[in-house]
Amino acid sequence: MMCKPVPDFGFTLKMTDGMARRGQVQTAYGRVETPVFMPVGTAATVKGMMPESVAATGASIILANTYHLMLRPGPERVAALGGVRKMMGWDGPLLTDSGGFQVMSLGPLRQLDEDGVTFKSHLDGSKHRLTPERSTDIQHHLDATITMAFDECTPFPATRDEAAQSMALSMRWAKRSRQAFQARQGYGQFGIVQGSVFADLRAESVGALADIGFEGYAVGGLAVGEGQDAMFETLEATTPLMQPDKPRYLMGVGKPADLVGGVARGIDMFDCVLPTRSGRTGQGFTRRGPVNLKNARHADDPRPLDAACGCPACTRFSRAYLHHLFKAEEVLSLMLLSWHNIQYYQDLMAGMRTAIEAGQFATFAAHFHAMQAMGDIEPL
RNA sequence: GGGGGUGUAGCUCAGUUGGUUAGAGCGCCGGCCUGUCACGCCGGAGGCCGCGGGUUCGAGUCCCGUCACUCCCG
Repeated sequence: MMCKPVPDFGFTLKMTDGMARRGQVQTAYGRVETPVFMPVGTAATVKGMMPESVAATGASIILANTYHLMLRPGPERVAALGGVRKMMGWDGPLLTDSGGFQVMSLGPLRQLDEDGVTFKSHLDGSKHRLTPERSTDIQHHLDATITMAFDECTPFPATRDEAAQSMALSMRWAKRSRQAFQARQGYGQFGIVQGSVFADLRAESVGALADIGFEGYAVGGLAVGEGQDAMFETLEATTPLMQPDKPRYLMGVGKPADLVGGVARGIDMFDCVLPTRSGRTGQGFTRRGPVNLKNARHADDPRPLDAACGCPACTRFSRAYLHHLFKAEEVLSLMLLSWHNIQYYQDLMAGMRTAIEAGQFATFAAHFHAMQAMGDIEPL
């Protein structure tokens, strides 16, 4: 019996509309139409959702996290279970973060040196070590379709000097990550551009990564407190320097308006915890902007959360019911709103892909902003 | 009918030997959440301390009366 040929990892840029790009990533486990939003499943689960529900929203690729899965259940155990994808029942491609974000977010719980980072587990205080080599090896164990280079997500604010040193360290780590990467058909590894909000540092970082050579490139260290204006400015100084024939991934971003602005500035891939986290804490994203379902004004509202949405929360249930579920802290509340938020994000990305194909991205963006500015519809 | 207990925020309750603008938990109202330390975080409103009188410089705290609820005995 012949083995089915595994496609090479690749990226095809289909067309552009201004800076906005319409492309496709090819992987061992299917194609990803870009621009794309990747739901986050840190602990090998998109919290509150069955994998088939995630797929039903149109999501084609999801994330998991090296640091979290290293602590629990452990990379060797995941590998024995066939990798994250098989373990969690996700058929599509999987991208794993390298633990670089935790280098920043776990602040006092970690110690950084040239070789790597020692973490004190947030679960039980036990010590764990991550280096570029170890992170890359763990991601191999996790069977990540896209492996991320191990980096330091530079905290904000940072002086130019701090940002330069942090970026330089991430570039040295990027080289080691690449050397540790075991190439496989249909699998890829992305390098991560750092440099905080300093255009020249970003440019230097882009160059350093291109010299190493990856299947794709991420922009890291943004949406960490610098604000949307600074983030967009930094993107404008960065993406034009990046290789056009490779996918560009803006890490950890963002709000709906950040996604539209990111695509407008040449980004192909996004991930963010916002739709699922907010889904668990009562905030729903809609075509008319965000809505807090815990607010009393929804208590008697028979209308759907977003009449234009096709998700179960919107097609089967009222705002009043969703409000009740949140007030009663029922598990279904976070399941339904997480589903809705992921659905909304996927619809937004699909809308942008169609608009780029039609050469109508600017019109789409203007319409998006006009709708968001209208605000939520008040009850009659 | 007699005796005991309890009345403080919407609810359940703390309130030292009488001493500044009376507290907590829950609930209520609102805000936040950007490569997930996250069913989380932050903030706000809300009290003739059952009622009436007395003692005192000063009473949620002490005294008298009264009402309500509650338990026990007839």
